[in-house]
Amino acid sequence: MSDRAVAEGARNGLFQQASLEFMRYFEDPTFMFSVPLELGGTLFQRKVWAALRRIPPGTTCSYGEMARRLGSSPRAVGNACRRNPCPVIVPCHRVVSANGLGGYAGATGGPLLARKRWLLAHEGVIVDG
DNA sequence: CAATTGTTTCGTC
DNA sequence: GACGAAACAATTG
Repeated sequence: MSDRAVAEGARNGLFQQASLEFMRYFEDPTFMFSVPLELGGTLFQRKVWAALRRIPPGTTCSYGEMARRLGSSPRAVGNACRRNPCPVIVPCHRVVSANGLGGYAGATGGPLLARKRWLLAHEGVIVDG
């Protein structure tokens, strides 16, 4: 986020909206975020993130499906997901690998993966692993 | 198990 | 800046 955006966000009460939506999401997994985000990044990354935001809660998508939807390759999709600037709001946790769980926030194991599983479980998704 | 894929990143010129 | 090589949260043969 640019400094200017931060100042503007504060002025417009976007922080308040964001935290409100966070609380709503934690109470109700079917809630979908509507806060306007400042997604920089390359064109491809924004395409991937936009696609992520269209995944309904409680549903998962494989990297392969995303790749086909975007006319790209699974590896590239994973790359873009990894650079997701806003985890949770942009639900990169709804993207799983074909034979496992995939990764989260740059990690393929450890506590971050646990967080991903927690989020999915919160939405009623059971993952094998 | 190896080959392959698209995209980003890093090192060099 | 431009260019080539390596790396990556995977999938397919």
